[in-house]
Formats: sequence, C-alpha cells, structure tokens
Amino acid sequence: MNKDNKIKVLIVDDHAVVRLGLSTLLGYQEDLTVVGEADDGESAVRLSQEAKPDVVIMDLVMPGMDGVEATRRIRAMDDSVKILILTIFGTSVDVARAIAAGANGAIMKDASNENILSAIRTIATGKSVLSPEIEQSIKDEPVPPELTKRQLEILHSVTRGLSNPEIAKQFGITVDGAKAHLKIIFSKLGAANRSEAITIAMRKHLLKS
Amino acid sequence: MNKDNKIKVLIVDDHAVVRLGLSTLLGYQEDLTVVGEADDGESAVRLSQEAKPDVVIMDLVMPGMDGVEATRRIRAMDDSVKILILTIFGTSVDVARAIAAGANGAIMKDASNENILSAIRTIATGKSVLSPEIEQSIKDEPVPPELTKRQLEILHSVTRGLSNPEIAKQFGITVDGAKAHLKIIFSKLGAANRSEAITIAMRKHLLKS
DNA sequence: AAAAATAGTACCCGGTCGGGTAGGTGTAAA
DNA sequence: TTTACACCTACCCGACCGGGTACTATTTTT
Repeated sequence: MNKDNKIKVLIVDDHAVVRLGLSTLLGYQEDLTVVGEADDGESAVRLSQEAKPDVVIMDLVMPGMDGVEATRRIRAMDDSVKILILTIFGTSVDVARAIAAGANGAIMKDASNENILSAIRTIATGKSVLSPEIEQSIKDEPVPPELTKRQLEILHSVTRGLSNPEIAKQFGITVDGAKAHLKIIFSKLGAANRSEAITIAMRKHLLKS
Repeated sequence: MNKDNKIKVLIVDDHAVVRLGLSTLLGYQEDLTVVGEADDGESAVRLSQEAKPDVVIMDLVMPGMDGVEATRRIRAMDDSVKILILTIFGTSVDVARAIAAGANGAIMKDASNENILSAIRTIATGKSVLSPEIEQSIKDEPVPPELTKRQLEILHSVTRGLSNPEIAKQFGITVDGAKAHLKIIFSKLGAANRSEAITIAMRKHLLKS
C-alpha cells in the first residue's frame, strides 16, 4: 500500500458526529490511518489529491457537490484510489449511480463497525464490496427510466395538480400536445395514470422537490 | 445532577458509527458521562429505567419502536429525564411530533460537535433547545391536516393509481362513496385533484410508503 | 342533549382523462 | 442516408373525474 504498510483512509461525510465516529473506529486499527476528513464534495476532491489516500469512505448525500459527482472526479483523476460508499441515508438508486460513477463498493447504514472495517480492508486489496441488498436492487432496476427534460417539466406540472389544458397553456402547446407527452411518460414509467406516475416518479427520485 | 456532579447521558441511535462518534465526543468532556447505548426504542426505554440518565440523546428513525414513541414512554415513566432529539434524517414534522411527545429539544443533522455538547448541557439544566429552523417549521405547519384511517387507506389506493370504481370495489362501497371520501380528502389537503393530493400528502409525510 | 364529524348512498352534469390512430417536424445517431 | 426519437398537432370516443346537492346512520365531542 505504502511504505508504512498502513492503509491510508480519507473520510468524507457532512456530519461531524459520523466523521468522529469513523476516525475513532479507524484510529484503533493498527493497519489503518486516517489521512484527512472532508465535509463536502469539493473538499473531498481536493484532499484526495493532496493526501493520496488508498481508500475514500464517501457519504452520498452532502451539501454542494454530492458523493456521486465527487466519486466520478476522484476516480477520473486517479483510479488507483478506491472508493467505499457509506450511505447513512441514500437509496439503492443513488448507490447504483455511485457504482456506475466508479465506486468500488457500498455498505448500508445498518452496517456494524466490524463490517465497515472489513469492507475497507477488502476494498484496499482491489476487490469490490457490495451488500447483497444493494446488488439485488441494482439488478432489480436495470434501466433507470429516463425522461427527457421536457417530460420531467411536464410531470412536475402534473404533481402540482395542473390539468392537461392548464399544462398546455403553461407550455404554449395544445392540449393534444400535453396529452401526447403524458402518454409517453406513462408508458416509460409503466403507470396507468397521473396518480401512479407521480408515485413511481417519487419512488425513483425523478422529481427534484 | 448526581453525586459525581456529572451529567449522565444515554445514547440512542441505530447506527453503530454515530453511537461511537457520540460516545467519543462525550468521553472527552469532564462534566459528561455515557451511562449506556441503545440501538432501538425498546432498549432505550429499558436502559433509561436501569441507568437513570439525566439526558437521553435520541435518534428518530429507528427499526422497531421509533424515537417518538420511545420519547413518549420514557417521559411517561420519569419526566425528570430530559430528551434531546438528534435527528440524522427525520423531517421537521417528525421533530414536531417528538416535541409533542415530550422531548425537551432537538438539533438537526448538520450540528457541529460544539452545538451538540452545548445542547446537552443546556437541556440538563432544564431549559429547552430548539434550532431556529425547527422552531420555524413547527410554526409553519400549525395544523397537521389530519386524515382519518379510512381516508388514509383510500388515499393510499389513489397513489397506486386506482380509479374511483376500483377503489369502490376494493373497499366494498359504491363509487359515490369513494368519491365522497375523495372530496373530503381534497378539501382537507387543499388539493384540486388526485395528483395534487398525492404531492401534498407526500410532502406532509402522511403516507407511509 | 345537541352539535359535529365520519361514513355511506344517490343523482346530475360539464369537463377531463386516457387510449387509439394518423400524421408533421427537426435533430441526432447508425 | 436511413433510422430512431423527441416534439407537436389533430380527431374520435368511452370512461372517469370533480363539484354540487341531498339524505341517512353511527359515533364522538361538547
């Protein structure tokens, strides 16, 4: 790993308590050393250049640049840096995105301290770590149903309770145009109507609000 | 507080990392001592009887009995125990419920270590601690629009995309009956139609899923 | 005991919804 | 250069939605 034979770890989490917990946990381990802590994506990217960690423990939900984007940038700069997603919240969809962005593993919020340590060590050797639940949920949702920008805008209007005539007026198109969009949205989401479409879109985190 | 003049603290959180972080943080303080840790509501109630803490640091979202219910029971048994909600996730509505259940204060996920410590000390003296954001959000939603059990069941069917005839069949009532429920749900939520009702209900966390 | 809320049935009516079909653009990949 | 897709228009049609009103019964609250 490096001359001291210790695995260098960078901790990235926006919660001070979690950072303290992780650094305490890692501090007790003889084969691990914490080389830095970051509380957002920008700092994470910067510190991973300066401190050259072997493993980055990365939270997903953070203010500013999120964990997925930080993962992408760190891996783009140096793909010898291994990244372990440790998501306190964050859904399986987010994790799947992070994996796609280059993360080497992910463990969920309910992980025990032992699980976290073994995950770090496993990842440091170059192997990947995926909890069975996450692996399953990635397979369950092979294609995140992609909606175009326009379709998302229209869907957002639907969540605000707008009718097709109202949507048409708002977007300067005809009612039939609005309906045409809705038809495609429904078929992409597998929804039978507006109500189900909203629920599905919420569940898949397609809506910002 | 007690003969050692130390504030006895019970830590309740289902995340091992957070518990470790908190106990580490509190361990450095001369006026604080950790008398126990719990990872769910049941253990929290039991330990608060055995360990007689002065302050309980309570997470809201936990498997099994949640923080709100645990708060209610602990305060019911002994209202000299002060409870500080430390919510990693958990919305302002949840916090408001916890306050109503007897919690003495709440701080949000982005609290610094210093904020957490000062909140513990403040609460131990009998004062209450509420972050400005939380205080504001409690005032913003003075009346959580209460739906009856029946209305929530029907609203849940709506989120699944069921039509009025389908809802009627499912509940063994007439279509007019289903429509009558929907009319009341809409007026309570201030929604113009099913779509807006779903969005509002989601935002106010009235739906379990 | 009276008032209010919940739950349910029933009818009317205009507007909306969703599906089908059939086209017309433009843009961006194969 | 086809092919595909996003975007938009147009028409038809049966079903559905939401609002209004009215009435009954039970339970809860005052």
